[in-house]
Amino acid sequence: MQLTKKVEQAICIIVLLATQESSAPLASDEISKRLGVSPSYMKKITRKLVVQGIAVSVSGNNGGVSLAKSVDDISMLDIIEAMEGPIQMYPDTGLISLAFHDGKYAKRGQNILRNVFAQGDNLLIEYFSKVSAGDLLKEGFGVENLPTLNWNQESLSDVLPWEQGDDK
Amino acid sequence: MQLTKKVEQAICIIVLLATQESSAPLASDEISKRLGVSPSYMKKITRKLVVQGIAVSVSGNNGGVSLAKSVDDISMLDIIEAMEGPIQMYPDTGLISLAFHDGKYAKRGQNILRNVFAQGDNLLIEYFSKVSAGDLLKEGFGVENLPTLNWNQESLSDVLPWEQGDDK
DNA sequence: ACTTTATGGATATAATTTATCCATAATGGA
DNA sequence: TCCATTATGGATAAATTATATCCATAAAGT
Repeated sequence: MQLTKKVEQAICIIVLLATQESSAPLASDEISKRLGVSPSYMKKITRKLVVQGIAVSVSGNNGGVSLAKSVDDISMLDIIEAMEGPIQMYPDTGLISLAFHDGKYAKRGQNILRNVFAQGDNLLIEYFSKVSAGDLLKEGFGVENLPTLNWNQESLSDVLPWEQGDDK
Repeated sequence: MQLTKKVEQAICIIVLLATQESSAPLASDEISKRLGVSPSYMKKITRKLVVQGIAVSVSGNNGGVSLAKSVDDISMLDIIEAMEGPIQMYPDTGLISLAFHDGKYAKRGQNILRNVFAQGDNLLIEYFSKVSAGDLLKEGFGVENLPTLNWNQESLSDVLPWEQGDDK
């Protein structure tokens, strides 16, 4: 019942893209350095964001990835589903049919369980669809208008001098 | 974001124990046959139920496993947590600290995310804690008082002749 | 004592996640 | 047009986790 690491990686990518100067796409190779994975792997991840419709990409010189829409229109659900596909908790390997020889009660039981877990899915879907990346970012930065910079060249503390990290 | 197969296996075990004649513990070896896994593996699973307080076990001749309490007091949450431990969706590998060099905003972001996912956890915890095995079983069998039999020897259709499986 | 059953440690197997490499396509600039 | 840069997609490797088994031992009843 754990989300994969990909979700955490995707969240970091969203933060980078959300604070990226709107004009310039961010090269996935830059993101890969920052998250400590190979460029090729990072491209797999960003690709998922593109397929989901969260990001857009352009090839070539000065190409890269940028957000396809406002952070206010990107939900946690979008991000999770981009990485993991639809939320479905129940494994449903058909064990009940095996154990109870596919009788009447086996089928009823299976349906009941599917329903119980689908309701669990729906709780998460409803909740995460209402949590927007925009809200979290604004909360995190403590401002209404997110700072922007060019992550292809700079780092956050260039723009936010009160940042207390080891960023240079 | 999927529950493991163990949860499905545990559910089947609960069904067996819930319909087991109260006097006789059910041998885990019998359960293992029914669920198509090795006796030793099944003992690992039943052990988790015992540790969680859902079941009790006795060694020796005519020993086995039985429910520690009424099915009405066993929740889906109990079963899930018996198999998987506490519900915690967020992987939290510390990637944000790595990506943003552990600055002020990294820490804030991490806390915000932990909180967001913890709320998701809580939705599931609340929901599944209110779904009782008893309710599901009664719904499944369509009766208020569950049929009982000795799974050490018999099968369900001995007791429920309208069962439509290939059980003998 | 003997049989039956659970417990616990070590280990094997399978599946999934995480990640990389490489060949190719797209894009823009010199 | 050629070159450098960047994304795409297929194949595959490495790491982790889930699933499962074996075996030695302990507990309990007959």
